[in-house]
Amino acid sequence: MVRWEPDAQGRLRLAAVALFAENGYEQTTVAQIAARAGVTERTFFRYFADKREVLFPGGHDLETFLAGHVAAAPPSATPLTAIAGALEAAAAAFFTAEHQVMSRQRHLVISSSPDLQERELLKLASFAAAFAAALRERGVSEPGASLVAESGVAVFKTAFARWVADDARQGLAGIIEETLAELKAVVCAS
Amino acid sequence: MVRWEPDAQGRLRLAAVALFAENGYEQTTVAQIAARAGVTERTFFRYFADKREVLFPGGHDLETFLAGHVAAAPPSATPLTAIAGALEAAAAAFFTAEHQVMSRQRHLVISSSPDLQERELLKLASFAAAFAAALRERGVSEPGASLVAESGVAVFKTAFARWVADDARQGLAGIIEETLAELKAVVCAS
DNA sequence: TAGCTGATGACACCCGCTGACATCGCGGTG
DNA sequence: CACCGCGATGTCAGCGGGTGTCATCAGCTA
Repeated sequence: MVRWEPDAQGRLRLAAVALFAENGYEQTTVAQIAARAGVTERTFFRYFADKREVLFPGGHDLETFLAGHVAAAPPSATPLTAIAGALEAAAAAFFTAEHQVMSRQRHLVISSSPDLQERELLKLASFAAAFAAALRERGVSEPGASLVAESGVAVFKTAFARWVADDARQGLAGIIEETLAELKAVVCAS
Repeated sequence: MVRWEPDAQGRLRLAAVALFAENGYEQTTVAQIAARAGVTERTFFRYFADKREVLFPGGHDLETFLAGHVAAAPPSATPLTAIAGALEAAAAAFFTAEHQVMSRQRHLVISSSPDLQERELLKLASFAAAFAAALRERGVSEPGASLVAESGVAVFKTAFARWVADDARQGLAGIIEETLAELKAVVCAS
């Protein structure tokens, strides 16, 4: 006789995405999420710092993954190729074809609420900061490190938007590569 | 005998920045701001959509200014130079030397609170969206338009940070120019 | 058997924010 | 001059997000 069902956090996440899809993010209260998960509101806030965070799992994992790949890039890699390599590796590891439909749903929910967009932008900014730190570790000086880091995140944002919009005709890594080439073309043509 | 002192909005803004500087953003309640401004809490929310917005005045003006300058750039301008021209014009119009100390204070407060950073990122993202729209109007196709727009905002962010950090030895427009050159160098060297 | 631990519940509370309605100087209009 | 409508503000009640604090109690360990 267990006292509580296991994996309260997972139940909360499932309940949240279901309710967000049914009624929208803003119309859903934390009390509703907690009730559907079979716990109290207080328990929700023990697992998630705030209501938005339930939609942003594993952000720290991805950040360390990216920073680690930049740090591990061969010495011959330029700053931009180091970033690009990390992004493509992350695409292969975290954003496979089977995740695409889930990513699209999540992207839709986030697009529907300025609150969630703010949070997403903050996460992306933390990726950029991690990139910049990893590049400085490689000897890249400011402001170049920050500029490449932000450009890399811009490439990721743009490529990701195309990936979730298109119907999985192409992997995210390939789209990232194309987008990066486009960035170089349009910046260096000036 | 006037019924109310004039310029409640201005008094609220002044009270807010003073209290944020004294006690920090998170420790300051809207009730305190309203009390110091001599109005009620309800009036605060009539002028500002939320507590953070009191620190982000004229954002819409700047956005239309930037988009207008991109639209008015000469046909010979490349996308990136059109963006750069708009940024430098904005630097001259909105961020003169006499605004620098105020900008620094504001930047410090924003840096102290994740909530405020989120809001700032959202504003910058809206600038990027306006840039991208103006570029598409000029015939630049996606994803190039969005990429240049985001790169331009990255240049502005980086240059602005350097401007408020340094002791006004240089105007913002000049720093933007230098930062843009650095971006080109580090992106095109790949 | 006793005690400790860790996840959860229960409760009170603060603050950001909103809707609805009341107030009343001022400026115009007959 | 009397009236009236406008618009900025006040008042009040209430919701939802978020937190501090203590109680509960199955299961493990001694």
